[in-house]
Amino acid sequence: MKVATWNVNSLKARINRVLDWIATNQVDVLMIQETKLKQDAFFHDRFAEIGYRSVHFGQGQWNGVAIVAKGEMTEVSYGLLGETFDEARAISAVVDGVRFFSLYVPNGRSLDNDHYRYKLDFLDKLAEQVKDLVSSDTPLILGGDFNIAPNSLDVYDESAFVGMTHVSSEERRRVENLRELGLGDLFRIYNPGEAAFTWWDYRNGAFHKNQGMRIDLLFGTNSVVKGLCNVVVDREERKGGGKEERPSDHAPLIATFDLL
DNA sequence: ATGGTCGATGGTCGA
Repeated sequence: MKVATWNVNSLKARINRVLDWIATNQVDVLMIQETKLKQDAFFHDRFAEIGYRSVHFGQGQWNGVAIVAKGEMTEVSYGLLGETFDEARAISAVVDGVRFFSLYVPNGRSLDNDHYRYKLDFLDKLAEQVKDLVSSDTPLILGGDFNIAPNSLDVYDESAFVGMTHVSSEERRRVENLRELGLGDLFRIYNPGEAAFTWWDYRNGAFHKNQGMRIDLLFGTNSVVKGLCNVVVDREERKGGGKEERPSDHAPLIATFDLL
């Protein structure tokens, strides 16, 4: 099974690029973040044309998450179960016997901003839900833009982020908590010690200088971790070029595994 | 040291 997560930074601006990427990479499941589309503005027909089903939780202007899959999607839930958040930041579905979540974790903005507390609360609510789901027989995969670099290796220069979000101990503790609940960080498990980023700021030539962060993550339960075949960041996709020149500021993260 | 680039929007704000 081949799965991926990708923050596309507006699906309207990126639809042709995303369709091309799926056609080339033939993933079974793609978790998308930041569609920036209203609920009924999603491109279900365009995905159907290339043989994919899709579910979308949209809001318009900001946020918006989706799952695109070859297989049938069941048990779809919009948002985290029992959540009090009204923003479109989570969607879940079962595909081929695996439960998937596409997640867009709040940015946090700054450590003294209310949005930072909102981010931590979102992660705590997610952990509550994960706690219930890991004990089920259904394998679980979380994919998304977590807006957290789990470790020093995941930031190009940690001294540039002192006192900022994405690297704080409170945020990293939430990631560690997901691991303690039984979820493996698929990229890090498959590539221990490798510095690879998934996001580079549009500004200041950050991509050219490889000044990025690994903030897009795939987590999986044991049956996924044990069968891992490959986990890779598609850095080429961040370069842009071709008919649809403009890239997202995030690169897709792809994991391939045999379900054990 | 500062600001820089995108996308949605139709002012600026969010990232």
